[in-house]
Amino acid sequence: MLLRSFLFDKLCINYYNDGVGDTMDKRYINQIEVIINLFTFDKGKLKVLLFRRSEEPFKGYWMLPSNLLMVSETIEECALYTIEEMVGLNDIYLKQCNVFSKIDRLPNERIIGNSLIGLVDSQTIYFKKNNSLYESAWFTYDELPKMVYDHNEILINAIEYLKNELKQVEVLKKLFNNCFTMTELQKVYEIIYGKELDRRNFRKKILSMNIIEPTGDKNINGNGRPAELYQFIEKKSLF
Amino acid sequence: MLLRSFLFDKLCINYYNDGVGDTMDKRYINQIEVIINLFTFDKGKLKVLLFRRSEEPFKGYWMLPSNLLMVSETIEECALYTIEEMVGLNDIYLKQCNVFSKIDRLPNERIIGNSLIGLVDSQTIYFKKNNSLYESAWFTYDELPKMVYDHNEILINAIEYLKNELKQVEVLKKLFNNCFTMTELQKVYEIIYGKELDRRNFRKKILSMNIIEPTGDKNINGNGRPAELYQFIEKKSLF
DNA sequence: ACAAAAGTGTTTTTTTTACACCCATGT
DNA sequence: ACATGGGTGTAAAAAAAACACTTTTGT
Repeated sequence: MLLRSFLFDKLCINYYNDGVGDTMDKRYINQIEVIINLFTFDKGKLKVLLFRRSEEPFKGYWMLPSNLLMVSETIEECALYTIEEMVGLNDIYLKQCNVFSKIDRLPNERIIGNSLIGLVDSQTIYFKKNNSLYESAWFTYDELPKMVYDHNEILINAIEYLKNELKQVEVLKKLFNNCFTMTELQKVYEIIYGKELDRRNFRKKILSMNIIEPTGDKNINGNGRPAELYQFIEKKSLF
Repeated sequence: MLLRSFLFDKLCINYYNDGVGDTMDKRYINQIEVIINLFTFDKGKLKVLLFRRSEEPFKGYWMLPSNLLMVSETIEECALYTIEEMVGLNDIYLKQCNVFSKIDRLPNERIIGNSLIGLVDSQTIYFKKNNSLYESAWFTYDELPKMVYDHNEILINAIEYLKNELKQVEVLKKLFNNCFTMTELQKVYEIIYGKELDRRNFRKKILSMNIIEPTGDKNINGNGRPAELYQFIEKKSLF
């Protein structure tokens, strides 16, 4: 039996060759699709950014922003570049999510899908106006359209992953770079935990955690009594 | 500016060609190293399986079991195959962990590192006796040796990831396919939460969760009074 | 005045923590 | 008999859950 393992020597073959890719064995080369699940939280809903294809194949289907990885860049670099190009946003928070390597996930080609979570404050969002190649829209996380090949699966997986990630305050913050009302924050927790929370108990708990502070301003846009606006507390000095 | 995004058409180029890889652009081909962090829990310690290289490059360094991904297999298949070949174990629990794509993570070649967590019951472990190509050993998770290129980083990342995963009972079970004592289980939780737990409180809590049951047998190997042996409760019928 | 959403405190229940002595086995 | 690790219960403290009326704004 030919041992495929201990192929470390193969991995390091160019250690001696001092050349890149010359000895690359065709059985071992792959293409990688970097896929970004870009989420925001807006008007009480978790939303994800999708683009619509205007041509075959998959004409009319929606898709997550994605790109083929180049050998000259890291996955994170590729994702940041893609978001900048497609959405006009830079410096997005990114986190590796999952890898999809089923042989037939695309019709006629083997491409590995590498999915990442991206988070952006809803107040930061704007679109490049002059990029009309594709139609784009933010979809509520529980009302998703038909998407190309396995992008539905990838997105559903990312949503579950995200719900867990958001339990970490440092991740949650990325959705709220600007100020927010207590109710908005509560809605995120209701999504994460999948149940309604009591307003009084939530307020008590979140304030006792000492992670947010009132800004002194009020939300003037909503109906009813204006809500106080809060912000996450910056980590202060070392002392 | 040439748009790299919206390269979906490139992804699907073979949709029309009905041929695989013919049109593959060299800038977009990558090699993938599938890396398995195989953990077990033995004698009160979390342990990971490493192999030692006997030749240059990195002679004498230790490494995680790994393999180059072939275009004809999924990452999970590659990992399972590798574990079977190197360790003689099949049907290991596997979970995607993280992706390492720094350009220079290997000396002279760009290879993407795809790390997975594998879990195995300590009573299930045995080694292929006739595989003497490489020396192997189980290392305690907090006493790791010097490893090849970025395997140290990958393993440390996997350990942190694992600690979180083990908070899910369904994952924890994979470390305990056979029976175990209350103290053994407690030790795992002490590692996960990074602190000592009170024996009485732990027992009370874990029993109230209704996830384990006594087997009726006792552990006859230890010192002192023999401990009762427990097992995870199988999910019963639908009713 | 009324609709809409925000703000507020107390009591009960549940969960968590703290803590010390006896038990079964091997040597 | 003694060393070793296993097994057990109760009380105090902390955290979570349940619950309803008043306030501020716009219309």
